[in-house]
Amino acid sequence: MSDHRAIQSDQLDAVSDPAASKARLRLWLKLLKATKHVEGELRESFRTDFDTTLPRFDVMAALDRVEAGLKMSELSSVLRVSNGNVTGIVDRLVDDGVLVRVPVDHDRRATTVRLTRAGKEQFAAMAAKHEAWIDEMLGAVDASEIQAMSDQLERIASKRNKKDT
Amino acid sequence: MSDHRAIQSDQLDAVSDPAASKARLRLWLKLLKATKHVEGELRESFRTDFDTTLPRFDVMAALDRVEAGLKMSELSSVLRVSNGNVTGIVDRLVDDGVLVRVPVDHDRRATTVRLTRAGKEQFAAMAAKHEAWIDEMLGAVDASEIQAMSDQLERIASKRNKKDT
DNA sequence: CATAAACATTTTATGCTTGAAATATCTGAC
DNA sequence: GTCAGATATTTCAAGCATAAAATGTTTATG
Repeated sequence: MSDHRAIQSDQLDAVSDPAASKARLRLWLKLLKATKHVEGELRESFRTDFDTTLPRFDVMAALDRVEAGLKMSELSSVLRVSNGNVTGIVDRLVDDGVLVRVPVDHDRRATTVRLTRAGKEQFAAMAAKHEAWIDEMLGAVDASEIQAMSDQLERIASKRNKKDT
Repeated sequence: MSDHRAIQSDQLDAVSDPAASKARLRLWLKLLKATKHVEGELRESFRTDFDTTLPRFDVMAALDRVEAGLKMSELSSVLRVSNGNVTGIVDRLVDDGVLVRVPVDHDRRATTVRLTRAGKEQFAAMAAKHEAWIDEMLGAVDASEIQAMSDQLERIASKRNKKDT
């Protein structure tokens, strides 16, 4: 492998192997492009077919998995978005009658959020379509390739900073 | 292979092979997670190191490649974001002195946008860091895997709707 | 030349996103 | 019991994103 030779600069913006680095940069741009492409198609489909958005769908998907509902903070940690962001999305979903806020016993700070019956029904319809849309857009990737790609993506997502190691 | 039996519903949300479809759905979630992870790290790094954002960097990167600058509409088409969006980002970059708007001769509708000298310098510093950040975050993917992954991502991004075919 | 259509850009309304500050409540140390 | 710190949520300010409407300019057609 590498011989650890002659890397003595402050490393602030140095890169181990320039060619590999450029290749990774191109890979990142493609990763971003593919993701944005799929996201854009989903956005449009959700809008035209259900008059809703991806973030709203994400919230509903998270809640559909847990009958008892989730606290606002749990929701924001599951979805990995900020607390304040969840507040706004949930507000609108409650207005639309697909979610309810339920006070938590013995802790007046917290609220649980749950899907209503109407919310569950709406979600089921959207989830089926969502899966079909994805299936079509990722149709170019066949079963044999999925595993390898999944592993690589997982490594990217789980990589933590050198600082934290 | 499939025997084409009994698929007689309207196909509105049917899926060819349920198992493959679920696998693709999981792959999509991982793709999204990896992309969001990298984007989030970049966002934070850009903010703390340069007090700027990814969209601003993207605009500067597009302009750095073209000495003569780009028209607003070219910029929005290169970056694949809406016209109105570009207006706001460019406004702020002009306020900060990294971009200038230059009227186009013989067409008073259009404006060209260019990096200033200060903008070019700032961009060079940011681009070096950016590459190093990506190199570190995608370090888990090695050269031998990059090609295959790139190809798959390209297929995903280029896939057009059946409608358009 | 008039004027309709096309084009380039900006404006507007709405929603998502973040980080940070504010508000309210709970818990534990004393 | 009091009160400092932790916890849960909301509010706020700023920026990014879209689609659609508005504004101004150019071009082509009669």
